[in-house]
Formats: sequence, C-alpha cells, structure tokens
Amino acid sequence: MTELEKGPQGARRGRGARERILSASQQLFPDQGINCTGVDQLCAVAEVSKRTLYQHFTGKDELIAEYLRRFDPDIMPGVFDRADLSPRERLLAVFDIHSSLCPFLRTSVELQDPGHAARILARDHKLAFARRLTEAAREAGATDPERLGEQLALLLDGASVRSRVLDADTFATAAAIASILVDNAIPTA
Amino acid sequence: MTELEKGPQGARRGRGARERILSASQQLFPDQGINCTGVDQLCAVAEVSKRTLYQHFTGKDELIAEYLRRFDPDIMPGVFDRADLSPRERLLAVFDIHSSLCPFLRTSVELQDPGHAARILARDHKLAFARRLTEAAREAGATDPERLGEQLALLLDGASVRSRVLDADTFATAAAIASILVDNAIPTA
DNA sequence: AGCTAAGTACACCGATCGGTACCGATTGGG
DNA sequence: CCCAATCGGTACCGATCGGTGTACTTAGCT
Repeated sequence: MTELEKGPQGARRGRGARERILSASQQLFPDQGINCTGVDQLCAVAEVSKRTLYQHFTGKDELIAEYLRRFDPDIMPGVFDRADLSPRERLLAVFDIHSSLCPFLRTSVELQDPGHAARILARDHKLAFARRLTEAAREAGATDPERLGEQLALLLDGASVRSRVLDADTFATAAAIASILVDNAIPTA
Repeated sequence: MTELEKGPQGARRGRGARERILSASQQLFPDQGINCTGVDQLCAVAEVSKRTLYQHFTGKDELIAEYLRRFDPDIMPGVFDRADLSPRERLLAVFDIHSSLCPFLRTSVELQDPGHAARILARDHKLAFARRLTEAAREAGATDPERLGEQLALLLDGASVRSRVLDADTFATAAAIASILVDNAIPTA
C-alpha cells in the first residue's frame, strides 16, 4: 500500500538494500576514507551481497557520488532558519558545529579525476553553501554580502581541514575571525 | 660470449638513486596523490630498480615521510626574511604564493593512520609554521601575536584546500581577511 | 689488478582491489 | 498458485598493490 522509495532501477518493493548501502557509506567513508574503504567491506557492513550493490549502482564511483548527494539537502540543518537568533548571530552560529573533516573536502582531495561526478558535486555544494552564507550576510545588512559569504566559507573549510591535521578544535579560531569580519562588514555594528 | 652489453647501461648514473627517488616523489605525489601513486611508477620515473628503492627506504611509508621531510626546511623560502618589507608587509606576503594544495594537508587527509610518521610530520610542520607566523606577528607589534599567527595559518590552509575543491584562486580572499586581521591586531595602525 | 658497495633486471609472492557469473532462497503481485 | 524480480552466498576474474629473492653488472677505491 505505502509506496516506498523509488529507485532508478525500479526497486518497487525494495527491501531497503539501497538504503543500507548508503548508510554503510556514511558510516565508513568519513572514518576510513574513500580510497581505503573497499566494496567488500561496504557490503559486509550493509549486510548486502556484492551483486545487489552492483544492481543499485553502476560502480563504486556512482556510489561515492550518491553518498555525497545525501549530504546536500540538509546543509547545516537548523542553522540558517533559526528564528530565535538575530541575523548576526545566525552568521556566527555556523561555527558552533565542531565537526570533523568535511566530507566534500575529503572527497575532493582523495579523488584525483577533476571530472569525477563526486568532485563536481563537491564543487557545487561549496558554491551553494557560500551562496547561503551570502544570503544570510545580506539579511544581516552586510555592505558586501557576497564577499562576506565567501570569507566565512573559507574560514569554515580552513577550520575543518586544520582540525584534521592538528587533531585539535580549530573552530574557535575560525569563529573569532568570523566575529571580526562580521563586525567590519556590517555598518552600525 | 662478449655480446653487446644489454643496452645503454654503461652511461647509467649509478649513484644518486636516493635523490632521484625523492625527486620522483615530489613530482608524482602532488599531481596524482599519494595513495594513487604506485611504487612501480615511482621507480619508473626515478629510473631506479625496485630493489634499489627498498634498499634506501624500509617501505613506501618511510618514503612518504622522507618526501614530506624535504619540504620542511624551506618553508616559504625567502618570505619571512625579506628585509625590503616592513613587518606588516611580511605578514601579508605569505598570501602572494598562489600555491596548489599543501602537501602536508594532502598527506594528512590521504593517510588514515593518525600515528603515521608522515602525519606526525605534517602536524609538526603546521605547528612550526604557525610559530613562524606568530614570531612575525610579534615583530609587527601585534597585541596577541600567538592568536594572530594561528589565525593567519588557518586562512592559508583554508585557501589551499578551497582552491582544490573550487578549482579557483582563493588566496585573494584569504589575503583580504588577513589584511583586516592584521589591522585589527596591531595598535596604532 | 681485485674487492666491495651500489645498482639493475626480472621473476615472483600473497593480498587486495573493483567487478562479474551462477545458483538457490525469498517474496509480492497477478 | 505461479511468475518474476530481488536478494544473499560464494566462487571467480584480471589487474594492481606493496614488497622480496636471486643473479648479474657496474663504479669507486686501494
């Protein structure tokens, strides 16, 4: 009766194999990296046969792309639309997320082919994210919202990759910079 | 039989194999990544037999570490010691280097083991680099040199990794931020 | 000369990679 | 009830990975 999710291959009554595979990807890729995670291990964790995986995805490359696509819709869920915060606070709230290495950055570094679908997705994601920051900056009354958005995006990526190499929390530093930038970019602040 | 001597091996520059291996590493690792560069290809480019490589290095891991160690001594050659620049200009001159993805960042992302010698080296390098920035900030008269040094280091790493994913020059953005930070950190500016 | 260290060439190893073929069990819809 | 599609298990494929063993050739130094 309830029509479940529709797969490209017509998984009409899918037993959830596709979901389990994606779930396993989201569990293994961030921890072990993409290149260091084999298809066999992916199947083992997902409790899925290898054959099933290749019925849902043409190959590992497509799986990686779909794995990234899952992150896209919920960019920073509940940050940009918090009504309890002032526009300025909303700009800085992004830095409260003490995250690990951003999956899009990791993918862009690990994959070599610049034309790989996943790297295109990563690029699009970063552009979209900067756009959302720009939008928030405009609402906050920044004189040059686009510039401020790009600046804040760079701070986030810097903190993300730097936390990886230093094994320390670098988001506080980024937040401090962001605070200065916001103050400088918004008149009557 | 005194047949021809197996090709033009007579003029082989027998010595200096280690140097050629390291040179090949510096040529291949940045372009193809570390995990995607095999030992065989490394040997081919270095014009070195596989046996020779393993006589100079215990394994690929040690080669990676030594490859990184080569970058260490010449951090930003001729930037921190330019007498023709004011201390403030010296702080900002670092951002004129429109570099590609920092090898230390790339290594930290590609290698999974946090205890890998190369990742320790990368961490040490980043700490040392921030220290040099801190020193330069102190000479420039910053009120909190350590803080400014860490901030500038984060900006550089952010620009580096962001240039990778966006395939664009992001160092101008970082330089603009740096200029603001420096102005804010140095009194009587 | 003659010895030794360094380098080369090439075959080889076990492990793992991404990906495929086949087969039997399960399951839902007509 | 039967058909067709999905799924799991498993063995398998060729390629490549990092790393080794062996035998031969060279360069440098007394």
